[in-house]
Amino acid sequence: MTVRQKPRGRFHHGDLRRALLDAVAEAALEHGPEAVTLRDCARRAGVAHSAAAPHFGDKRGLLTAFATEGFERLGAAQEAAMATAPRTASAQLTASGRGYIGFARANPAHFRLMFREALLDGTDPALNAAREGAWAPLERSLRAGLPRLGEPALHQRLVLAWSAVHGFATLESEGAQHILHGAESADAAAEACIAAVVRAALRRGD
Amino acid sequence: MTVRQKPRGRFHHGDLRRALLDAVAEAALEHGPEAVTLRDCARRAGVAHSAAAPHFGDKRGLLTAFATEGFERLGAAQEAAMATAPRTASAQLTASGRGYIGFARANPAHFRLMFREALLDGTDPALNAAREGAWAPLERSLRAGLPRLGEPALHQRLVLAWSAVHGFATLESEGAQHILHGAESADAAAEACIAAVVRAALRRGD
DNA sequence: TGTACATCAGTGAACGCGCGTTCACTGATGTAC
DNA sequence: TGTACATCAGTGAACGCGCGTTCACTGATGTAC
Repeated sequence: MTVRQKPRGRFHHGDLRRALLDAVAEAALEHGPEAVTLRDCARRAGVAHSAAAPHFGDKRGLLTAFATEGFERLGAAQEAAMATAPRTASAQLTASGRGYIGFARANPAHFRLMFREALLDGTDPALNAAREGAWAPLERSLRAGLPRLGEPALHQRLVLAWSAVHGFATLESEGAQHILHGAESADAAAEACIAAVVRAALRRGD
Repeated sequence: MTVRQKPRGRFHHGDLRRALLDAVAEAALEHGPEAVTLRDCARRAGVAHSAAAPHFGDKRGLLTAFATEGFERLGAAQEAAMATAPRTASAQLTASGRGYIGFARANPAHFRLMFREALLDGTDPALNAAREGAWAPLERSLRAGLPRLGEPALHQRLVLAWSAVHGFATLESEGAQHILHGAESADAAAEACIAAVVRAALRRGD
């Protein structure tokens, strides 16, 4: 049997797909997600501007692939944080929140672009699967912590937790840091917010 | 003394400034905030594409004026809801949240564009004043409800409430409605989220 | 009341630009025999 | 091992388009006398 593996040598470029996705991140960070252009990304990847088409189809395809990767990483960030946290409900939920906000901070370009529906192909199955996957950890940790809560009430807790964590991450990422953080550090603000959310989401009753 | 009033007759257009701002809302709603173009707005207002310059300077000026109006209305929506609510702390805070989410629902184009920093002139004094004004009602109602809470703790409550309400409004506005609402109606989901936030934000202790 | 003038909102042609997409091509890599 | 061929990633020129901005202008409105 022949040894089959992806061409790894200096084929032509090596891994243009990867380079283009990285270029999207760079461009989105510098000029905002909506100002990303195919030609600029190709320029950053050091490649002719027509070279992206075979990999991604068109511009929307490139951005959709980029967002898909973002949702996958968002899910993975939460999973990773939860894996190293104690198995208690509040520790798990806290870890999930930290993973979410941590991802948004570490990957601002991804985070912003992921929620620009107008730029993406909403019918892309990979995108939708990744999106569902990104929201699963929060739900799973909440569900585990509230095994006796009825479905509607549980859903309400989920909406609360998700709204607060996503809202914090969004406000921080869209230029409202100064107000959000006030006198305290960014980390302290995030920790306080997460703690309050966890307490509210896991509280008994209802 | 001469009766001085704004020219109200069929001057040339009547109120082109107003018409252009309305056109921005229309265009942003149809194609997303980033796809708004000066030429398209002029087209919608039934005017030459160069007619916007004298009123707004350039494209950024038009969008900044639009966002400014949005923040003013966001503040007003909260004030209006609070004015007709009972004077208790929780009723006031609830009203503020309803006003915020209600504004986002009723004015999706405004709401989205207001948080696209890249499209706006962040140094515009009117924009910044309106923005501050939009966030004041929430803070005021929270502060009134927790007169004895220390400043840092109060700030944390504010961040929590603001994050959750803004997060809900954002997720709803950016295409995650189906997940956010689950089995219940949009109104029920919003009410449940607001109720949980109010409870968490006003809780005793700490 | 009538006339001459100033104002100024809106016009429309022109500009240069960067965009996304298409397509015939090149030339390096890998394969068959 | 050597040669002929197939594959296919990336090239570069060309396309048509809509964009934001500038600017000399028009012509209706309002004002001075």
